[in-house]
Amino acid sequence: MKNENKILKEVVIYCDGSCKGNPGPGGWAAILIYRGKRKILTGFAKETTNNIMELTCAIKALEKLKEPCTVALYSDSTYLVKGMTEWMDNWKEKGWKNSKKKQIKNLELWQQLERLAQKHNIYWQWLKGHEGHPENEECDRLAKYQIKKYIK
Amino acid sequence: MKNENKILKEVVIYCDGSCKGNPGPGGWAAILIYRGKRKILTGFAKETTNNIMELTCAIKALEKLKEPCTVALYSDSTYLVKGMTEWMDNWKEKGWKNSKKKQIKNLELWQQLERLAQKHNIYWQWLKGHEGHPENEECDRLAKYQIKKYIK
RNA sequence: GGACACCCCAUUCA
DNA sequence: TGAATGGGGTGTCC
Repeated sequence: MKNENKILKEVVIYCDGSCKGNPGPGGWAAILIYRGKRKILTGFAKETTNNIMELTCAIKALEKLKEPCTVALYSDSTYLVKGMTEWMDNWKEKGWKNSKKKQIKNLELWQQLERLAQKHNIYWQWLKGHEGHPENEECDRLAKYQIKKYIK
Repeated sequence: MKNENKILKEVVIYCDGSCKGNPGPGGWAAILIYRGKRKILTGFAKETTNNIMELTCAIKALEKLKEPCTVALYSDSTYLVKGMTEWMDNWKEKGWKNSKKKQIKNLELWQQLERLAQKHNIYWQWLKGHEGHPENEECDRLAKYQIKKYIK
C-alpha cells in the first residue's frame, strides 16, 4: 500500500455473495460507508459459484473508490479474507500455485484484488455469518434478492 | 435381515413425533396393525428434539414385536426413512460420520434402529405429512396430546 | 484431516 | 414471516 504517510479517507465496506445451487445463478451486494453515508452496490451472474461471488463483491466495492482510501472491509468468507491476508504472498512466490501445486482457481479475480489492495490501505476483517451483524445480513438479503429478481 | 425364507407375520406401523419449541418437551405415538387389529403406543420426554421423537417412535414400535416380522413402517420424516434406507450404510463405512465429517447426532438411537432392522424385514416408507393419511394424522394428534397432558 | 461459505431436502416449532 | 433439528451436496483454501 502506497501513501502510507498521507491522510486517507476512511471507508467501511460490508459485502456478501450468494449462489443458488452452487454452481448456479449468483448475486452479490456491498454496503460502503463513508462519513456516515451509505452507498449500496449489487450485481448478478447467471452461472457462477459462491466463492466467485464473495470475491466479486469485494472487487466491485473497492473499484468504486475514486482515490486511495483506508478501508475496513468485512466479509464472512475466509476464502476472501485469508486469501488476501495469509495466502496471497505465498501464491505469488509460488507462481499462483496452491499447496497441491495446482494453479489456484479464480486467478483473475485474485489478481484484481491484488491490484486494488496496492492502491488502498485495506484492513480485511472476517466476521461470522448469521451472527447478527446487521450490515452483513443486509448484504446477504440483498445478494439473494438479486437472484430472485433475475430468476423470475 | 435374517429368516428371508420363513413366512413372517406382517405388521404395519405408522408413527410420528412432536416437539413443542424444538428443543423442548416432546411426544410420540405409533399405531401397530396386525391382522386388522390396532395397537397404540405413546410416550413423552421432558426435553428433547423433533428428530429424537421421530426416531424414538419407530424404535418403541419395533421393540414391541415379539418375533421377527415383515414390517411396513410409515413416517413423514425423511430423517428417519432416508437415514435407514440411504444413509446408514455410508455412516457405518465412515465410522458414523456425516457428509460434513462430524459424528452423526443421536448415534445410540440409530444403532438401536440398526439392531432392530437386523431382526425384522422392514420396508421403510416415507409419506408427506398433513396430506390426509388418517393414521399418520392420528399419530400426530396423539403425539401432541402427550405433550399437552404432561405440560398441564 | 481442518476451516469458512454457498445451497438442497424433510420435519419440528414460534 | 423466521428459527431449530437433522441429513445430502459443492466451492475453495490450508
